[in-house]
Amino acid sequence: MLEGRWKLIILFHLFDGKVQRYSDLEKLIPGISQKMLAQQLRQLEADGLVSRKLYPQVPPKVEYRLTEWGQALCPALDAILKWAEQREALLAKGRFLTPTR
Amino acid sequence: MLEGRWKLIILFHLFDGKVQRYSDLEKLIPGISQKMLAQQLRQLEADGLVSRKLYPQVPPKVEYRLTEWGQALCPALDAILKWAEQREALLAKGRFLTPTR
DNA sequence: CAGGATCCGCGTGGATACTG
DNA sequence: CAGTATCCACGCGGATCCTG
Repeated sequence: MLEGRWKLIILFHLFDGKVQRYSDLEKLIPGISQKMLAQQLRQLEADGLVSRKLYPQVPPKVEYRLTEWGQALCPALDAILKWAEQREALLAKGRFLTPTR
Repeated sequence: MLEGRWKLIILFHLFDGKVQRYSDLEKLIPGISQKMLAQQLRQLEADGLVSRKLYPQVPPKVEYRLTEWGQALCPALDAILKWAEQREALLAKGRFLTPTR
């Protein structure tokens, strides 16, 4: 469910609940195409991680939120963030080889 | 770095440090091919998450361990595990739609 | 605005055979 | 045992065009 090039990135952005609109996500995630954004959102929705709310107006407005279960991922994403930050510290200490990739 | 079909699965298995050998991983991860196992391990190694130790003997023996930074991922993986467990609870309460996928 | 539809290249990953 | 080497299919993801 978390696989895919953009899933985690999208989830990270949806986290605080402040970013919800399709167009916002598009701006916040450089390099993603409309197709991919829509597709990954559909999959997240199908997996019960994200809910979609359509406002029937012109022009249309759609909001995406984390479901109850999606929000339960919060601690996990937080831990990943912390892990990423630790990398800097370890690099500073020269604790591991700089990857060539 | 965590992308790829097998990365997280491999990391989960390496976690307690009890499973280390190539052949063990092969048995523990049904469906993975030799190519993929080797490739993903190489990438994890290149990214500094896993260390490889070759014992120069016949037949050869290779052990994989998490590096210091790889071990720092532990809380994150734990949180993901907890998250997965919560799914059962939510399903039992009928709290979200069963995904069709 | 929020996408659907279509076309396409390229890389991922599977299967098989082989090796130090 | 712990991998390489090779071939190949498929589907991911990008680009572009179109629409309610």
